[in-house]
Amino acid sequence: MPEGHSVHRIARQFERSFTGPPVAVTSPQGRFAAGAEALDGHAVVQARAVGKQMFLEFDHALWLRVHLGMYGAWDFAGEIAVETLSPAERGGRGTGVVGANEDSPWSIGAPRRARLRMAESEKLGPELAEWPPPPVGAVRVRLLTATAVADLRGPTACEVQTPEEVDATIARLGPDPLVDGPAGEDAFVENVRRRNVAIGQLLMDQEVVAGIGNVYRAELLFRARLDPYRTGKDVPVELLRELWRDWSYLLGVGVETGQMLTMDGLTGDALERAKANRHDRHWVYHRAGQPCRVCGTPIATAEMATRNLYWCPKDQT
DNA sequence: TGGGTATGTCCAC
DNA sequence: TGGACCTACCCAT
Repeated sequence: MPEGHSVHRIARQFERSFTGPPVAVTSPQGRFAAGAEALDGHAVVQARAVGKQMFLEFDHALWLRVHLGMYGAWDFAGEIAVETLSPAERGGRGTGVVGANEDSPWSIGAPRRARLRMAESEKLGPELAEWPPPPVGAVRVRLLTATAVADLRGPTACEVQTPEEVDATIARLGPDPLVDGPAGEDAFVENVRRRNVAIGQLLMDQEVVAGIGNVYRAELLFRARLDPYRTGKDVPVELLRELWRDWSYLLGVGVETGQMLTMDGLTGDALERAKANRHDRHWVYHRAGQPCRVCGTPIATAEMATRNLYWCPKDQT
C-alpha cells in the first residue's frame, strides 16, 4: 500500500485539480451512495494528508476521509497538472507526454487531458477517448468537475466525517513530519521511549508515528543500523532523534519523486537502475537471503507486526 | 493463463 | 486469528 509519501502526493493533486469549482460526487459501484449524496454539488475547500489518511474538506463543513489500505488507488484524469515522472513511471512512453521540463525533476507539467494513476506506483495512461471517461471496475467514489475526474477503487476506508470526527481521527495518529514539523520529534521520542515493545513494531504503529509502512520501516532501521528487536525504551534518545530526522528526510524525497528511494549517494547508472527497478532500490526490504550491500551477510527475515520484516543481523545491533 | 504476493487496516469469530 | 477489501505485478506453466 502506498505509504505516507503517496498520500501526501495525492492530497497535493487534489489541491491542484479539485479545489474551487463545485464537484459532482457519485458512487458508480454503489457502496458509497449515501455518502456521495451528502457531498454532491459542493466545492472542495482543501485537501489534507496525515500519515496514510487523506481528508477532503467540502464547503458545507463535511469531510471525506479516505484510507487506501493495501490495494486502494486514485485514478485522476482530465486537465490535471502532472508532476514529471521518470521514464519507467511514464510506462515506457515517449517524452513530451506531460509537457514538463525533462531536466527538472520537480517541475509541474502544464495541465493537459491525461490519465494518472496514483497508488504505490504512478503511471500515465493513454489519452482520453471521451469525456468524462466511463468508470471502469468497482469505483467506490467518483469526483467530477468540468475539467477533472478522480476515481477511487479498493480503499480500506471511505466515509463522510464531521469536523469533530476528523479531529478525533487525527488525534489518534502519531506525529507526521509534514504536518507537525520539527515539533513532532519530541512526540515521537516520547511515544517510543515509554514502550517496552520492539522498535520494529513501534515504527509500524500509526499512533507512535504516522505514515511509515513496511518498506520504510525496514529501510529506516537499516539506515540507523538498529536492531529491529531492540525495545523502544532501550533505544538511546539521540538515535531516536536521528531516526525521526531520517524519516522526515526520506518522506520528503518520496513526496518529491513519487518513489521510495532509500539508498543515498547513488549516482549515474546505479541511480537509474534504482529508479527503474525496485529490486535495486532498497538496502534490505524484500532482500531475504541476499547478501547485505554493506557486509555481505545474508539478509534475515521474520514476521513482526503481522508483516515481513527484513534486516541485516550483523550490521543492525 | 493462472497463482502467489504485496506498500494496511478493520472486523467477525 | 483469519478473512475482507480488490488490484498490480511477477513468476511459473
